Amino acid sequence: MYSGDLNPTMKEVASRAGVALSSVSRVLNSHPDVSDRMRQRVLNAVEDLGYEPNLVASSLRRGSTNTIGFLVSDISNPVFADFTGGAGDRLQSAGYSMVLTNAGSNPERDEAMIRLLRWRRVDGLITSLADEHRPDTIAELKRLEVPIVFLDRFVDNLPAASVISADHAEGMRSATEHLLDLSHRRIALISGSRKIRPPNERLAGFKKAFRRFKAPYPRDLVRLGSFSPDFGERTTDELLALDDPPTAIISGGNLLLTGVLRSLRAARCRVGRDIAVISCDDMALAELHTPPITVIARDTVRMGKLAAELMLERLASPDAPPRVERVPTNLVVRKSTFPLDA
Amino acid sequence: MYSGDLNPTMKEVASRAGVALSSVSRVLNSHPDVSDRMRQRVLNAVEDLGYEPNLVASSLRRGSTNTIGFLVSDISNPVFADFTGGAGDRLQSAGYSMVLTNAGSNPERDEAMIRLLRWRRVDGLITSLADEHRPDTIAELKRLEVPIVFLDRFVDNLPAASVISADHAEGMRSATEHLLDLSHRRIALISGSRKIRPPNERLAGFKKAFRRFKAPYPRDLVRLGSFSPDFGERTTDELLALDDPPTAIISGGNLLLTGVLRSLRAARCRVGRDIAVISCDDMALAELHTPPITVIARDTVRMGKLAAELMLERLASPDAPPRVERVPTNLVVRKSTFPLDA
DNA sequence: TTGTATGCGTTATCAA
DNA sequence: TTGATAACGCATACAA
Repeated sequence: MYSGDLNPTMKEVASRAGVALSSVSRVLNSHPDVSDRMRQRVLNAVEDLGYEPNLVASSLRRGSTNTIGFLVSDISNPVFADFTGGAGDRLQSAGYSMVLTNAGSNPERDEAMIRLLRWRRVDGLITSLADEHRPDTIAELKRLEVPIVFLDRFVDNLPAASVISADHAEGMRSATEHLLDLSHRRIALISGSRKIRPPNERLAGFKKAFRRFKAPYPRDLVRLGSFSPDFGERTTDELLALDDPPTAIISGGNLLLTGVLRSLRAARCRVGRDIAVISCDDMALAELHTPPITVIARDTVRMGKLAAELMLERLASPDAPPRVERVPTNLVVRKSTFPLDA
Repeated sequence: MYSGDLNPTMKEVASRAGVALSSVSRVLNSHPDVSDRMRQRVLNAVEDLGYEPNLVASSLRRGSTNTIGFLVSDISNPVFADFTGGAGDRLQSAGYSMVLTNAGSNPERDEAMIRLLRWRRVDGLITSLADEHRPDTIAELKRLEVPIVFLDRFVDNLPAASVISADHAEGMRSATEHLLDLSHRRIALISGSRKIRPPNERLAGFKKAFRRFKAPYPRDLVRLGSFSPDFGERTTDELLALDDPPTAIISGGNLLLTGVLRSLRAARCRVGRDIAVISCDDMALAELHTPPITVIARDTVRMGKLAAELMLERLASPDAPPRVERVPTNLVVRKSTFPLDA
């Protein structure tokens, strides 16, 4: 193998093979009209020189980068990690690379990251925004001329985007009714910020369950604020200190559960005996807790894969209408929920 | 604001401002030699046209992409998610984007992904390979002409790379000695594949502890194979079925713990009473388990940040020698470890 | 089927 | 301080 120049270009391949630059390009892009002899000469030269394509140049010329921007608010959250993994694998198998950016729950970074991804000329954007309603963020999204897929997020006035989300309302409704069935009435709901749709949908499902049971909706026990463990802990502390404390707590977010459990433990409040607990997303923590914790489960890796799927679909046929898909949730009943004796 | 052509280029900015293309470039790159008047004219035109830079073209011309490849084996593993988050944030703040690729514990994909990242002309590579020893992978790495930082991985014959890793041997030594102190002797060690260094280092620390205690090293209780929960579960099943089963199990990997606990639960073997358990990495599962589980902790987010730091360092001064850094571990003693009464 | 020539949008060199 | 112009490496329209 020849080893003079590192990083040879197509030009050098062409001259070594004694053919035109364009012929090299045709061979490498498996253009139909190339003779076998030409193909061989070129491939030999490629081999000899150790030629490697420059995808940056190729991107500039073609006008597409084969790159998808992925914007999440916190990759350390297992749910987002699953989204990322599921989507990344699917995209990779379709020949796309993923540019990952982390907004860190900071709505202003959403905006900056979208702009950066646009400047990088990504072919598409998959995102779980930190804030669905921020006008500046939405303006940035609108400037994007490539397909957008929202992952568990909804932005009005962006009808061109596809959406993949879990059926949070239905999941929360069934979880709440499970507790109501068990005679619980003082049920608390802790969930994330109202800036994004999932907590709002969870609240809607929560309310719906009370309506269906014709039971009074415990407005004083609903706390929407943040998905962080700290918020879960602080809020649970507060709830336990109430004159008429809850007999059940629903943690509307997987990280929240950590905080809820910390608080309950500190208060020596026994899960499944003194208080019922339900959480969202089936983590090892829920399964292996003593007692095991009832959860509203969903297939997060599959959601990531589907997001990629919707993206590939739009990339393949830009004129087809965007799709809005729901992934089901299912209630996994465990020992943390128990009948309240009247 | 003018709104004819979308995606105007510098050329159009130049003609609207009535200046040369090169002047536009100088203004946008804040070259020192530009008059205020020129700057204003150009910036006005930029504003009017809604000009946005094309980072692909810029990359081609400059010969650098301001992009770092990040290759991990499983983003769904919280440890890798933390690495990714820590590194991503630091890189972002330095103006670099991250191209994330997932090898999915498949050594052959390591190779393909490295090649792809090279073709994409990343300015550097941070990686936790699935297999440190695979010759084809190492060959691909050697073709890389940009800085490499290994995250908890070691590849011999690649002296140009920086390394950031946790002190697994020391962590495991202290964990093992903790158990030996408590009179345990039949201590099992379950950890990942020998294809990567951490399990090997953990084993070394494990052995060292026995040597220091002049206690017989229980070779039959050591099982290195994979980091998956399944492996943890299967292996624990086997260990419990032994004629002379372990009185303590060390799970050398955070995902393994899930499997270990599943097995113990199925066998009705009580953690902290019938068997002592130690795990690696301080997850919510360990903290909130009943009883809470003793762990070998390390700051994984910080490791990611440091990896980015070492990368930026090499990018800034390519001729400086690579750095090899260790992050300490510390043993967090909880109720899952107890004295064995003789 | 192959070759020639042009341009993708920048940055950098050189003169002016 | 500014302008003209030549690359960067590739893909493609067009001619042969």
